[in-house]
Amino acid sequence: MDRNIFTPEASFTIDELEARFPPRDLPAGACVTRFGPSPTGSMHIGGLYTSLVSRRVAHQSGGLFYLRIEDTDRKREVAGTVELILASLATYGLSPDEGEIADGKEIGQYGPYRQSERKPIYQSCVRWLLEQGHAYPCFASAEELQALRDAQAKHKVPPGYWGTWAIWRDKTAADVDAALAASQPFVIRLRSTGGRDERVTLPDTIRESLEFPANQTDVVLLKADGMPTYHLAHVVDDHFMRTTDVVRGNEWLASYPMHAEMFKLFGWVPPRFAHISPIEKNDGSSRRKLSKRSDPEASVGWYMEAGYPRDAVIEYLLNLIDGRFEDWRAANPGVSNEDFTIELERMNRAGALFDLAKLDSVSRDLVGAMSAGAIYDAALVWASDHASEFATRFGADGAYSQAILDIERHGERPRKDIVKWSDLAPDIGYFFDDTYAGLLPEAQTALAALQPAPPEGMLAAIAAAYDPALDRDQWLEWLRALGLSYGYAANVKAFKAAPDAFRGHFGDLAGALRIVLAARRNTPDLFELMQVLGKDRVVARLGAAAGW
RNA sequence: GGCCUGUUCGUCCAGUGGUUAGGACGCGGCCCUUUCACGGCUGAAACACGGGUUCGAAUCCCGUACGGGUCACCA
Repeated sequence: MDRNIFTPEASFTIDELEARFPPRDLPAGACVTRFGPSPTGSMHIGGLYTSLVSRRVAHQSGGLFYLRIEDTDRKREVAGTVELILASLATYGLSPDEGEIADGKEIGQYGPYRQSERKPIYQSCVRWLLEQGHAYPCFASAEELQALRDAQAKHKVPPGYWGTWAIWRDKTAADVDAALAASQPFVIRLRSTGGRDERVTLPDTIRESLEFPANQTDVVLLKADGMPTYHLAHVVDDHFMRTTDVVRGNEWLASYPMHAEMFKLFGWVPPRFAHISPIEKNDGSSRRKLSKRSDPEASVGWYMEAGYPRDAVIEYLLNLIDGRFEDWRAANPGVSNEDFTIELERMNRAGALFDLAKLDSVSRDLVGAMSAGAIYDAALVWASDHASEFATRFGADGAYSQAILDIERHGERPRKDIVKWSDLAPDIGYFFDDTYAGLLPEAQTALAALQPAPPEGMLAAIAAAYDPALDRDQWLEWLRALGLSYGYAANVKAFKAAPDAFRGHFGDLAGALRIVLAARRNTPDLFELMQVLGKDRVVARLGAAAGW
């Protein structure tokens, strides 16, 4: 059987492997956790969520977090995914301490960290199981397995390769040799020891303890191509990589008894398990897992492209992990979210529904607390990757861009209008002359439709008299007086008291100026806006508009 | 279908036998105001259902309903 499934290198004894991957030298209580994505095309937000939990649990205990690429299914593998995963983790500050870090480069003594390169390790372990009688070869074809399931359905018996249904479980050596001689493809299966009505109680960090029927399935350990299944790879890797805490989605709950059985047969102490609930979304009247297929926001790339600040995504996720994070954040403004302690025991058992509005709110608050310089730096990094045209404009004059961002940002109650970096281009584009030029048609239409229309000569008069040296109060006084001379009441109250006596009120005048200067009605503070635009732009734009 | 698991405002959480069931996001109103955003005040909004146990149940027990997961040579 060795000839067509085992590689010649698969000759380690268990003791040799134990010596090669010794227990880690870490302080007592330190947790070793991992993220084990399979490289099938994209990075799911759930992977980021799991990584965040795992990494924090490890770091806050003085342990480490490693990355293991679970690429045992060559059919599903999509080139470039590992790079994408690495970039996603790096973007959100979740880079692993150990494992693959960049184009094939690894750090750590417990590798290789790609399962496809660990074949000899898995196979050596399977050899041992074979020797112990805990595993056996199975030559059943896909058709035979299907026939098996059909028969089981007919007999109303649980489907699967178990008990007396496990046709190769008790074949004689002669039968095996004959199949081998005929070069039939085969797999290696676990010889399950679970009893018919046996039940097992297994610990779980989040749910305390769980009771299941014992595993009875002779699950496939080694596939016909010699690669391990997830089940075998998980048990072998988490043992030899010395994982202390497996944090994984609760879709693994059902196979937990099987994994527990394998740890037992190997004679290994299993790690602690924390099965976390997936992030879901509403779908009509029911809820379901976020799916990469139909939900763009399921993909980490979506957040990267939109330019959500790193900590916005992280803090939103921390909120899902533990609702008390929000209170902690309110009580500890400005403190790094790394100082917030995660407790697996407190994690919610039910799946959380993804809420973009909440993410936006978290992000808005976070950006609101950032300095103009910090926003500039982060946004420029984002723009150079995702919006090159904007990056050119935005980066051309850093001082000007930062002055734009600083409008209404330096006081007690900073402006909160930026959610994500991709908001920037449409929101502040008008500060840049070339973008402003493109907006002119809209501005002209808006001004023409404006009620009350600005009177003849007023814009030119404002342009002629604008003095950027005035402070805010002086500027207001000046503009109010000028407006009054053109029939604009100084405030709404005066206007409402005698609506027929005025053309409009000061707000109407400010609205007209906004349209002309910014090509839109909604802008930050007009005084600061004009300050930042500078006298030349203000005069030029007002002057041009006088002739529209 | 079997097995596992879950169910407090629309959403995320708090609540571990006695609370007017609390907060946050979102939504509505009012105020502030040169628009927008901010900020302040305020409103609507929940214990899935049915039985127990108990002086008393969102909280403990049992059922029911409805979700989710899983039953692959995918992870």
